[in-house]
Amino acid sequence: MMLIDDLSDLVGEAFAAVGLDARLGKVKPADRPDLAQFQCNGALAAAKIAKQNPRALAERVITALAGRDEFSSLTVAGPGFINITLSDAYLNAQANLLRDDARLGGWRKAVTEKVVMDYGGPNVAKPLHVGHLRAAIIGESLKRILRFSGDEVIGDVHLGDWGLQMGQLISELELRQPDLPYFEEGAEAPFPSEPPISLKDLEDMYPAASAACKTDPARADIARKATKALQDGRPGYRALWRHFVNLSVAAMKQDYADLGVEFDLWKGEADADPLIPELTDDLEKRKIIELSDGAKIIRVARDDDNKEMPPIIFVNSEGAVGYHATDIATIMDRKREMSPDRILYVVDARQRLHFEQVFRAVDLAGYFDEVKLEHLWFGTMNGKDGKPFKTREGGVLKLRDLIDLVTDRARERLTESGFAEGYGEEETAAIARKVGVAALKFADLSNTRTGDYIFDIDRFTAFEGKTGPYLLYANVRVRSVLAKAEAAGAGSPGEIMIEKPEERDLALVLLSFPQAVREAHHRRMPHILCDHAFLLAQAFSKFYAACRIADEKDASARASRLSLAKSAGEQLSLTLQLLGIETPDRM
RNA sequence: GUCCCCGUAGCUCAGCAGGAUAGAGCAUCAGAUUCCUAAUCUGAGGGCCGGAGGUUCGAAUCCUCUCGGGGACGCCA
Repeated sequence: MMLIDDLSDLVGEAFAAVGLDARLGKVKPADRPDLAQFQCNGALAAAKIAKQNPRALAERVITALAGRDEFSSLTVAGPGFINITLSDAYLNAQANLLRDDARLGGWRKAVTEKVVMDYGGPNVAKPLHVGHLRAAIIGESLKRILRFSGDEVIGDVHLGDWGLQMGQLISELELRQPDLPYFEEGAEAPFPSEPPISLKDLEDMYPAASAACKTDPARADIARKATKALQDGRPGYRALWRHFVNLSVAAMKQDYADLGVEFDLWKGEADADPLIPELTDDLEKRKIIELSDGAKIIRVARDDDNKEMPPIIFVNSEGAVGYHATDIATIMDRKREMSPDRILYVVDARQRLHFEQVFRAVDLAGYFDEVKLEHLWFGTMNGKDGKPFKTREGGVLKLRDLIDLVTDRARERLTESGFAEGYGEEETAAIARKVGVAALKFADLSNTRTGDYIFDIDRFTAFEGKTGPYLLYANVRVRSVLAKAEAAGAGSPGEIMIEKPEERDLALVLLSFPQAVREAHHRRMPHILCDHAFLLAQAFSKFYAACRIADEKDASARASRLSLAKSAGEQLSLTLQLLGIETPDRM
């Protein structure tokens, strides 16, 4: 069910009936809600094509629709807009259909796909920080939107566990503790099953190693050689690497869980490594790889390029592979393991060139259709100064510290507003976490995916207006009023019969849900659903302020309003779920 | 140097396969609570849509140029 499409079909038929292209009958919500509910601008376009007066054409279309009981008003306005207002009878019928639909009208794709989504990309040994926030929450939401729309989606965290950083870490530990068995020349398994260091040691080593390699070329060379040795399968290095990965993954899982982000697969760059030799072989045999300055490269520039397109360094002069090669191999791995129709990458905008190169190379080699590979890039999260976000001390804020921060602020707000009084410590803590994380996620998701945005902790944790907590609050009010109605024996939700303007407005918002889902899916833009959630919560709040529900005296009006409230609550919960936002039952 | 993203109300952002009077939220000011959670609701003020040209009956939206902010450009990921 899709109200906007049904209306477009009706108006399209009228266009066809007067000899115009039916596709011109496209209906959209009115820009002027004071004049009508919907509008069609097709007569203007038709006039241009047919070289006729647009108002006259619009009048003919209206005449063709005369007598239809879907509409209460059809008028021509301005240069030739067709303004459309629905009859309450039709609106009631549509609202009742939605009420009885398990998906609350939710859109479903006609042709579904198997999709692999890559929206993690955390690095081993590096704690998750705010930079990982957007990938995780945008990716989680898109995964849910695609699934709801019918696609089969497999989410992969795609760990950064195979680059030079691993060589840096191994060589760092070797410098610190050269006597460990892992470093003995020619050492063979078995190695100790317990890791030689703690997670904290590991997280300390990373920045130290990275900084040392940046300033000291000799140190960088050692790291490169260690990387090569690891990739060549030196047993001691492999065993150590496994420890690093295990330590890191355990911590990551907790952080992602706190954010409400789940992955189906915990694979990493290393999983694609076994495919590299045959891949290299194949590419060499087919002359896709060439040698340049001791490195194996793939030229991906095209004749019609309007920009510089550097080649891919597939294997560097040291013989080690970088992330271009692992990304290509990962596509091969996914193709063999899962045969997806499409692969989506939710990764920072700064990687645009990288993905363009990788997609071109894969297309060049015929491994995967370029148009089925999408880099869903997102903008940088900046501080109030417009520069990449830093803590007051100038460091990178860890994700777990951020979650604690918003949870604490939510807790303060709950307390000072008298919410969650007498709920008990455990429930209050759970509510505070949900409210804090909802504030964080909604603030991020409601920005257009592709733009940068300002991370302002004060605005995040202010709970008025277009915020996550406002949505949660609206949601608990629905639940509360329905619970009160049930406790008071107010009867069951019944047939929706619109009486007041606030009820009509709420019904119209409810009926706009399918197109919000469809557009969010098509454009891979969660903020469209954020807008819908906010419009819905707002329409419910206005309805709630204007109409009695549980204690309405007229039984049929009460039953109708209970249905409207119930549908609004269910659709709001569903929308929040699609955004990856958890909802408390009460607060 | 080349290419990409961004510039809309005091602040943070929507709107950009062209259409009527450019919308929200915050902030400011004025109101609403004997009644279902006031983190709510009602109303007001606030804009040469960075600037200049062009296409069009019509441009925040499309094209060109320009100014300002950010980013990416062969052996890091």
